Amino acid sequence: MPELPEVETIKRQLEKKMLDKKIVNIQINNKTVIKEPDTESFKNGIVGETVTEVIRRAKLLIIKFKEDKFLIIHLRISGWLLYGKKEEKSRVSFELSDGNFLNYMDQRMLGELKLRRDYKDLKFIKSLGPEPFDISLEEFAKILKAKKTKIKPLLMDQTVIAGMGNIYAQEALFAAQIDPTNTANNLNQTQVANLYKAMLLVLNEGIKYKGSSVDIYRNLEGDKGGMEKRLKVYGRENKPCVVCKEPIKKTLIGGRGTCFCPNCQK
DNA sequence: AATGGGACCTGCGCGC
DNA sequence: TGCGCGCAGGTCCCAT
Repeated sequence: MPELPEVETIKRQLEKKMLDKKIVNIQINNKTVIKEPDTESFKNGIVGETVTEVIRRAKLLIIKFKEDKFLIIHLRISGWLLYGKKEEKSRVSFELSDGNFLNYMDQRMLGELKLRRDYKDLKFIKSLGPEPFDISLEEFAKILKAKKTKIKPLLMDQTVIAGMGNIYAQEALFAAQIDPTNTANNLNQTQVANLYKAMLLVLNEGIKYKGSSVDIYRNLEGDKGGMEKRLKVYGRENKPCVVCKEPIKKTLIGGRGTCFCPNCQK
């Protein structure tokens, strides 16, 4: 899915397109993506509402209509949003008062839409760790010291730090020159500091270039991100390392494909 | 506490 | 060409 930089990109675009817009109708093509409440209540609860705020928390998008009314969107793996004309392939289309549509696209239909009176009380939200941009080096170091898990799955653990996924965790570890199979509490002080900086660097770069479009992900305008061309290890198995030219290797860590440079990452 | 497997879904590319 | 398999940016749930 869209990880923090992709979701942040969409969030900023939604602010421009959706603030003060009224939703006048909703077409639901696939009920399975609507998790709460039932589809009729979902539709009736939103039609006639005006968007007052757009929020991102971790990889979640939250559209606020008024006090006690929030649309919570989790794009999971293949979800994305497309603004403009009505799309045939959309799972849900929100018709706006300006004649445009906000289309919820999701090939695999693993994403989730919820309409709730609050979002902060969601079990998933309550379980989230801090945003990467809100955590200090000292706090980061403290967390790593307390964990015996491998560093790569740890970076992807939303209850530890919220927002990174399988792309940016790999990129951060490459930028910090750390082997993804290292145990978190075995990293030395320099490595921890490098990883902290690297994490912020790759996430900021991802936001700057409007995300990575490795597969079908597109931003709100239907455009691909610019970050996938800048990825140094993700999806680059057997290609030369951008630093040392040795071939990038791919391995499985915690069930997830992981690319790294065996020469640069120690 | 940490790890592994399967589940949820669809669709793509690959080897045979 | 056709088919089966593995794999895909996420998360949850269960078992060990």
